[in-house]
Amino acid sequence: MFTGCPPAAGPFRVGDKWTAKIIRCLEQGPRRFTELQTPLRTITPKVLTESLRAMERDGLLTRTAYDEIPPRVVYELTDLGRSLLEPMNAGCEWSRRHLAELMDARDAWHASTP
Amino acid sequence: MFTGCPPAAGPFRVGDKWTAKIIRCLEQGPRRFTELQTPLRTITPKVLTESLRAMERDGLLTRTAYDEIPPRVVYELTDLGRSLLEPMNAGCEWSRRHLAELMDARDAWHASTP
DNA sequence: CGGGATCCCGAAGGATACTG
DNA sequence: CAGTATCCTTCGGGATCCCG
Repeated sequence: MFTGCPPAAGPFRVGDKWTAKIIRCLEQGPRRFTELQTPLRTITPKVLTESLRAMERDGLLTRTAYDEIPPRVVYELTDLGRSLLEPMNAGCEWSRRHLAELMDARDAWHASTP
Repeated sequence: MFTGCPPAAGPFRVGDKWTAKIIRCLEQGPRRFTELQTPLRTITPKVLTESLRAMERDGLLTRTAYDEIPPRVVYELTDLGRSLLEPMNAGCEWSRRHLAELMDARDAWHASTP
């Protein structure tokens, strides 16, 4: 996952802390709750739920609950959510090209102020 | 200022809360401390200083202090800082095209859950 | 399995006042 | 003018436990 896209150390964010990562997880197709939780290793169920609800409200994804036991819930990007990939990729592209410069500047500053 | 670029209600952020706005303020050329403070009406000197220092560390802008009385300090984007305008504009473009959909979805959700 | 309910903490950042 | 210094509030998000 996230291959070819520099880490979150870059200066870009979409919405809250997790929105962009969730979109990346859903980029390849629908995912279940735990299928999202696993790659986002450090996220708690509460926060994941909150993020998903917010994104559902904003029309970025759909939530489909099947009335089964055990329960099954599937999240999928809407066209609107998918359209966010374009500007997100612009951000990733910037990071690929310029993140090293930013890190260098940061290091140089650290070196000059002991 | 900010003309043609939808408000911060959009889901995009660059770095912290103020970074993107500061870049927009500096887009047209160098600005002094108070020239930044004025259009960002609600920012306090402390927070503006912190943001500017962080951006200086990251090589996004330069700080030039003239030894005069009264003091004069000028902030100016570096090439690196200016390069951020490209992905920022991609985000603005997304907002221009899709923000209405997002707001509509949000309104529809509010209407369906009283 | 997919959450909901509670409690809690640290850091961002706002308010206010003061200064070289 | 361009900040510093202090204090204080907010709140995103983590930990934990529980449930249908």
